[in-house]
Amino acid sequence: MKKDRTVPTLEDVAKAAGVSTATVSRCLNTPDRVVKETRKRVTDAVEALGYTPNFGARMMAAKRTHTIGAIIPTMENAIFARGLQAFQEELHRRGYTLIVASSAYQPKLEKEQIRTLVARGADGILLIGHERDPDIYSYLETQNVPVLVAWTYSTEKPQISVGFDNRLSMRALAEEVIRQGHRQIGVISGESAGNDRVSQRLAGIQDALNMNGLSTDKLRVIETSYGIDEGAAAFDKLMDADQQPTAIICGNDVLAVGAIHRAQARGFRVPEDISITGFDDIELAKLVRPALTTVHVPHHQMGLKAAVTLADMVENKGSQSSYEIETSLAVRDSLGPPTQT
Amino acid sequence: MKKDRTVPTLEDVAKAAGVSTATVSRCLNTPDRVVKETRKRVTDAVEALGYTPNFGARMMAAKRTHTIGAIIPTMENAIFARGLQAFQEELHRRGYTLIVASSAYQPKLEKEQIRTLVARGADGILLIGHERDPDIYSYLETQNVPVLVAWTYSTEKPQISVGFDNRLSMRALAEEVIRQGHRQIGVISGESAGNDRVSQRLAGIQDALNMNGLSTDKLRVIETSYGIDEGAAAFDKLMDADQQPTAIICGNDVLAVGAIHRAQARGFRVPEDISITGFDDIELAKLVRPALTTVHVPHHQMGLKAAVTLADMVENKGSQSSYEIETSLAVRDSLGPPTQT
DNA sequence: TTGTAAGCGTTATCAG
DNA sequence: CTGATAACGCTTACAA
Repeated sequence: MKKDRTVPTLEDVAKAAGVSTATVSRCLNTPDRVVKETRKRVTDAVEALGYTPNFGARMMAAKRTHTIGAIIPTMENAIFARGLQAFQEELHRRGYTLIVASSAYQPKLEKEQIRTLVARGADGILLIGHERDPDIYSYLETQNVPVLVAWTYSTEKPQISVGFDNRLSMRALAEEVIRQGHRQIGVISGESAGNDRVSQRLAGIQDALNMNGLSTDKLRVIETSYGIDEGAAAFDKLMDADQQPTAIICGNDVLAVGAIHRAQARGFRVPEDISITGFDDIELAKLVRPALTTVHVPHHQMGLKAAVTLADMVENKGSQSSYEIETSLAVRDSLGPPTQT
Repeated sequence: MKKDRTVPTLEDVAKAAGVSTATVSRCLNTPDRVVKETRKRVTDAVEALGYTPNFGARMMAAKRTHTIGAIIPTMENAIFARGLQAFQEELHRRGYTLIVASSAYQPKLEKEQIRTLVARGADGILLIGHERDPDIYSYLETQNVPVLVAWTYSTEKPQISVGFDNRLSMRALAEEVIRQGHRQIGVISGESAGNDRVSQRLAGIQDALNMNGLSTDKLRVIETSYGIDEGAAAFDKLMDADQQPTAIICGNDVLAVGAIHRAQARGFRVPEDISITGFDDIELAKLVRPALTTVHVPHHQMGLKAAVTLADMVENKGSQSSYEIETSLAVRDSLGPPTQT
């Protein structure tokens, strides 16, 4: 038989301290408005009973939760972990609690998660990338909860964003690949449908080709889902075609690592036989052999800035504006000039 | 000027549909108890108004939130990500929402996070490892929220656990190291203070030594915080001592990868000059060169089982019991016999 | 099958 | 500085 011990309430504390519930509430929220003596009585009672305020009740009465929600595509890898950590640290510093949910790259699930977080009273929401069902944005608007979009930057979208220009960043990398002499280029990309970051990176590669007077017809693009093994499988597809590329540009580091791994397993030397590049500069990029040439994204800075911006939005401190994070090329060993055949 | 648009409530929906609030509530919670016709009117109204139930109100009225909280030491790496993903998927299947918080390996922060999650109405809590301030457990008990401990297994603790025997698992690995002929063994460990998983792994190494009639005096242990760079630094300390080890057992894969990296940078061949082993078998372990010999932990299975167990605990389905996950040795290339000097 | 109404635990507005 | 008391939005007996 389980005793259904009941959790102490404000009223219990009030009774124990011999004051009204209002006074207890004040002690907890605006201690300066209560005389020191009573305050002690109350805090003692709180301690003795092990009282914790009921969040639901608080939420109803106060309309603020000091909670920020973030929905990320996946927790399974480091891409979002770094930035999110910084995001959460800064939020914590400002008195907010971060609640994280993952959408597993499924728009439908994301929508569901957003509703969940809003229902839970998130004061603000962090989303990755702009592209999603417009209903979501109008829903958020009617619910009056501010959204910040991160991991991408755009001044053309109505939402405020803190992130980097995926297109330009990838263009810079692709230009370097071309500069080194590659003309047959393969691409291993994430799935572009419903993912603006992916499609922008793709567009960046085409920009680089166009700017160098190269036809984009030569470009072979494999879209695949996220993962080491997927990168490996895509590598096979690319190399087993009639026209083998001399360089493979990957949409992110994880795909690139998968490709490198498979390349070496099949006896290709990287970069002598085939150059491979990544995007994101996760920790893994430096560890892999050869070290990965990739686009460095300052995740920590992005997370920090996102936290500051979103907190300000929640607190209504004037109107915030989008902020661009600068990426840079991390030139390492996995990219080299093509060898003559 | 911001229009303070107000969020629709149950009552608004009821009015719009021409029914009572009770009926709307029923439509949402027990649809079968409402006639099809009315149900349609209601759902239409819900749709039209973009209504979302207020979680706080729901929480107060129903005393159940269908929320499970999990507090993990860090989101920054794959160790917990895999298991957590499985945990969340299974939970979702059963109608629960997972809320994740990270403690950054700080007991104080963990305590805070636990209180936060409980206050938010978590129906159950997942914690990593047993060891923590006993106050926490008594708090959880008075609050009547069930706890499940994961990533470790013990029948001696009062809490129910789903995980593996860290001590035996590490012992098995250490025995293999000894079997291959190593007598000078170094250890790079996480910080054991307040972390039972770490200290159990350490104990496992000593067990192996003892069982083979080897003195534990020879064992040099470096404790360090979590990270690639920390693993590298610890490697230096170990190798710069007077007695160089021929094998280094690391408390986890991340430290091991850091050590391997540094070893190679300093010109050591792995495993010819120095053997290095890990623990966890994260994805990285297979990718690193040489591939890491490590303890394989079936994270997915653990997460799944943890979800099932905790959900049952919450739902009071009889008394659950602890469950042991079996680990196995992943013998790869980073461990080899010592070469004669 | 549906409606009425009594809580649920806080905060906030008024008086005192 | 402190005490009543009215919200807050929902669920759930209980009635009809």
